[in-house]
Amino acid sequence: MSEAAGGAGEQTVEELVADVFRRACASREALEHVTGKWSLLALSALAESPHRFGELRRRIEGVSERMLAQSLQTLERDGWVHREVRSAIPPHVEYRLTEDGAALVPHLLGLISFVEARMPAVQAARASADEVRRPR
Amino acid sequence: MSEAAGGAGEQTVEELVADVFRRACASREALEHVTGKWSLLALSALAESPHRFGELRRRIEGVSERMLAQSLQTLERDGWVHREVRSAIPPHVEYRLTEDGAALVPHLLGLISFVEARMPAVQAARASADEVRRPR
DNA sequence: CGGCATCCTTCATGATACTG
DNA sequence: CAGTATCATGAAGGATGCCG
Repeated sequence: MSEAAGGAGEQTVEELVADVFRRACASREALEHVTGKWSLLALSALAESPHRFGELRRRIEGVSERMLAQSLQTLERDGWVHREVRSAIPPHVEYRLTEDGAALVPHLLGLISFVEARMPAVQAARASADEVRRPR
Repeated sequence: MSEAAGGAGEQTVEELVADVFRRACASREALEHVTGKWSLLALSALAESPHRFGELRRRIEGVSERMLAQSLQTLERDGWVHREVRSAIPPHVEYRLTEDGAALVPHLLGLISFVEARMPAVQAARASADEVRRPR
């Protein structure tokens, strides 16, 4: 990511297609796809093992059928997830990470673990921020 | 994160407040805050150096004044970003990462770098997926 | 079972205007 | 400059029904 990530100052061809700070950059869209509310959780669930649609739906509390299907389609289209239909009636569809997906997921899991570990600090920060705004 | 990340099977007290798969878990909300479209970019920009409001606005192409202000408020409330007012007229406000924020950002930068690096693969995946769906 | 199509509600976001 | 307030709208999301 040009400066922010690499620190390298030189302008490369890469930057034209891979600078998230740029409005119309494809990488920004791709990033949003994987960090989406439900996509993030779906990828995390698939990190454990392949899952069927219904399994994912039950695993990810609060996701609707519609949003899960939509998220999985986007992830499949971007090449992070593979969708495999095993039979037609009744349908048996299994989702699994692609190689790219398997390489991506550790980054997401690391982020999730970090945030979960810092939750006490986050809640403390919120409490003190709210206290200032609403001084009883 | 209970199973998905740690792999540990034991149920700890942590899980009650830190399982992103659970609907009402605070960690899911906190995660959404840092992975939000504009929050992610704001944190990345602040990883380089402290920025003023207007600087951030120009740096993050396409963000509206309203969304940036809102994102920064959320990040400040969760304790990732510190907001410092230096003068009143004209206003001079500087945003910088807190210690927690500085610890968080490498995870985000790693994710961004990874996605940017894989853009060719992503675009190839999209092209082939679209080809199948629309066979001319 | 695993979707897709449809309808409808809620929310997030952007544009604009105003203030300290 | 750095916001806040208001309004309008398009997108996100949920509920339902149908089909392979």
